[in-house]
Amino acid sequence: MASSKRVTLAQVAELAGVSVMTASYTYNQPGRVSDQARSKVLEAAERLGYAGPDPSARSLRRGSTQTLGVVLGEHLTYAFDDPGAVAFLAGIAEVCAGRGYGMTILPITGAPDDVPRVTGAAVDGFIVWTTSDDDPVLAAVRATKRPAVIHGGPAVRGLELVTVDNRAAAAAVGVLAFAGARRPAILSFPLSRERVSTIGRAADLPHATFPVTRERLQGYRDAAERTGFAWDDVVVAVCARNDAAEAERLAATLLGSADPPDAIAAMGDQQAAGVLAAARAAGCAVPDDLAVTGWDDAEVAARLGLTTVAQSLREQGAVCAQVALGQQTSPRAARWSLVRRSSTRSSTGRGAR
Amino acid sequence: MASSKRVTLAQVAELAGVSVMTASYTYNQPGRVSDQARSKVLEAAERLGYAGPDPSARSLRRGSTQTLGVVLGEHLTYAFDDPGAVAFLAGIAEVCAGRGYGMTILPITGAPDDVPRVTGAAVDGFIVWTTSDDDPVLAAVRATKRPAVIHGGPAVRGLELVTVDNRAAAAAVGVLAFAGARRPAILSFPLSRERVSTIGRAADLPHATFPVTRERLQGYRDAAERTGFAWDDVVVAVCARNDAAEAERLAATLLGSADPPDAIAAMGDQQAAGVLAAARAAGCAVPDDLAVTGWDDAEVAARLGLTTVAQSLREQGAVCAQVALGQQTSPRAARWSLVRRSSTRSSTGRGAR
DNA sequence: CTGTTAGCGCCTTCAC
DNA sequence: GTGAAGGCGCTAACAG
Repeated sequence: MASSKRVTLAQVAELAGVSVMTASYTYNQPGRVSDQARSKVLEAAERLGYAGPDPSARSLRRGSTQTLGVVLGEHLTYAFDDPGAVAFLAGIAEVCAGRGYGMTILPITGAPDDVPRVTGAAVDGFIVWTTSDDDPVLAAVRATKRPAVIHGGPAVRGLELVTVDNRAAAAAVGVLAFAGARRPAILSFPLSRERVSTIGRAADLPHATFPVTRERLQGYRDAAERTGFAWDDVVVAVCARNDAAEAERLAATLLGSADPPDAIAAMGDQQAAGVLAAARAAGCAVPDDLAVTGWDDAEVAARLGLTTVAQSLREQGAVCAQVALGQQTSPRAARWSLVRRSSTRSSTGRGAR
Repeated sequence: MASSKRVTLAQVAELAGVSVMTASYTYNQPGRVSDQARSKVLEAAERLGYAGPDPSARSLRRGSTQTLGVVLGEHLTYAFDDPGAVAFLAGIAEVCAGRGYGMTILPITGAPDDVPRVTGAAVDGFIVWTTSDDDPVLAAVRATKRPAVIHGGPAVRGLELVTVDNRAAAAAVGVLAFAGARRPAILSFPLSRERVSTIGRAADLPHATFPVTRERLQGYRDAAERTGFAWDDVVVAVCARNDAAEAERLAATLLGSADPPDAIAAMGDQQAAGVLAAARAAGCAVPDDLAVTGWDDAEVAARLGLTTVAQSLREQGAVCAQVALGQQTSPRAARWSLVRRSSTRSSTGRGAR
C-alpha cells in the first residue's frame, strides 16, 4: 500500500483523478468539495498512505506556524522542578490549546548554540521566562521581529513585559518579615547567571543582573529601612535557585552563626520551606525566634503556614500567551497580594491573630 | 532601517551585491564564504533588518524540523502537577537540547480538534505519554508515518513502546502491601478516559482501557492471589488521577466503612501520600493497622517512608527521545525495582527491619 | 463546486 | 569561492 517515498498531495490528486486544489480543499475546507470528489481523494490518500498535508509546507505557504515558543532559562529540569514555573507553563498551555496552537519549549543550556536554536524555531511568537539583563537570547528573540513577551524581566524595548511590581511586593512582605525583628536576613535568588551561593552583608552585594532578584532586593531594602534597619545591617544569603534543600543548608549556616538572624525573607516558597526545616532542626521557634516569609503562595506555603506574596503564575502565563498571540496588548502590571499566616510575628503583639 | 514587510534572503543578497547562494552560505556555511562577502551580507542584513532564514522555509527545503512533539494526555495542568510526568519531560528536554532540537508540547483537550493539531504539528517525531487503547490521537500519530514512541502504553503496531513491566512490578509491590493483611484494597488510576471515581469490588470492575492501569490491576491481582486472597475479596477505589487530595478523600471513605481495609496498594506516590494522611486522620497506625504502597519513588515517597516501585521516569523520557530521534532502537523494558520502607509490614514479623 | 496559476523563502545540485 | 536553476509541498487568489 504505502510507497517508501514521501507521498504528496499532487500524487493523491492524480490517483483520485482530480486537481491538486480539490485534494487540498478536501483537507482544509471539506464542505467546499462534493461528497464524490472527497471520497475519491480520501480513498486515494488511503491507498497511497498519504500522511496529510505537510506542516512545514503549509506553514511556509500560510505564513504562520500555529505555535508559540517558550524560552526557559538554563537548567530545564529546575524549571520543571519549580512549581511556579510549572503553573506558568500550564497557563500558557491552556491558552494555546484553546486557540489550536502548539507550544514549543526552547531549553536554554548556556551553550553558544542556544541562539540559533531559538532563532531557528518555527514559532509565531515567543514567551521568555525571567532571565538576566545580559542574556544573549533576548537580542536574538528581538531580532526575529516576531511578537515576544518577557515574564518577570528584564524590560526590553520593543518586547512586552508581564510581571508584578516586584519591588513593591517585596517591600510589603519584607515589612511583615522584619517587624519586631532585630537581625533581619534575606534569602535571595541568584544575582547573575553564574548562580553562585554566598553569604554576606547586603552592602557588599555585587550588582544583580537578574532584574527580578534586583527588584526584590530593593523592595526588601525598602522594608528594612522602613522597619528601622540600615541596609548594611542586613545579611543576604544567595542561593543558586528556588530550592528547599539548598535553602535549608544556607539557613542552617545562618542560624548556626555567632549572630543568627531572627527574620528571614526568602524569594521563594520552596526556599522558605527549607528555612523552616532548618529552624526546626536548630530548635528555633517560628515566628517567635525566627520570622519567615516566602513568595508565590505555592501549595507548600499554605501547608506550612507561610506568610508570603501571592501571585497567579498560571494567570500570568495565560496573559503572556494572549499577548504573544496578539489577542491582548499593554497588560497592566500583574496582581499580587499579601497572604499573612503564622510564620511572621503579629505586628499588634503576640498571638493577636 | 527595517521595512514593514518581511525581508527575504534574496533582498539581502541584492543589497549586498552578491548572489542568493552566497547570502545563504553566510548563514549556513560561513566558512565557505570569503570574509569580504560575508561582511557585505551581514551588513545588508543589518540594514534591512533581516531576521535570519525563515524556519518554515528551511524546514520545507531540508525536510526536517529539528523538533520533537510530545503528546500529553488530557488536562495538561495535571500533567505538570504530576512529578513523574515532569521528570519524564525533563528527560526528553535534556536529550533534545543536547541534539539541538526543540520540543513541542501538544496538549490534548479531548476536543475533536486534537487530531488535526497533532497531525499538523511541524515535528520530526512524536513521544506520546500514556493513554488509552481507544485514543484517536494514536491513529493520527501513526498516520503521520513519522517516528513515534509511546510511553507506558498502549502498544501499537508500528510504534515503539517504552515502559516497565507494569504487571510484574505491581505483583511484586502488591505482595509487600498485602502480606499479613486481611482486607486488601487497591487505589487505582482511572480505568478509562471518562475518569470517574468509584469504589467497589474488584470483580465488578469494568474493562480498563488504560493499559497501564489494566496491567497494574492484573499485577495486584497476581499479588492478592499469591498472598491468599480471591480477587473478589479485593476492594478497588478508582481515582481520577494521581493526586493526593482525591486519594485522601477516597481513603477516608474506605477507612470509615464497615469493613475497612488494612492494606492499600496505590498506583502513585501522590495517591499513597493521600492515603497516609487519611490514615493519620483516622487514627490508623501504619503499617500495623494499615499497610500502604505507592509507585514511582518520588521525593514524597522517601520523605514519608513509603514502600514503592522505583523507576526513573527521567531516564525513560530520555530513552523515548533517543528512540524518536532514531539514535536507538528496540529498547528493552525499562528498569524498575522495589523500595521497601516503613509503610508495609515486615514479612518476617513485626519490626524485623 | 472545480481548476489554473503563481509563488511562499530557502537550499540542494551542479556548474564555473 | 561563487552563482544559476529548480523545486521542496502546499494553498491564496482568481477564474470558470
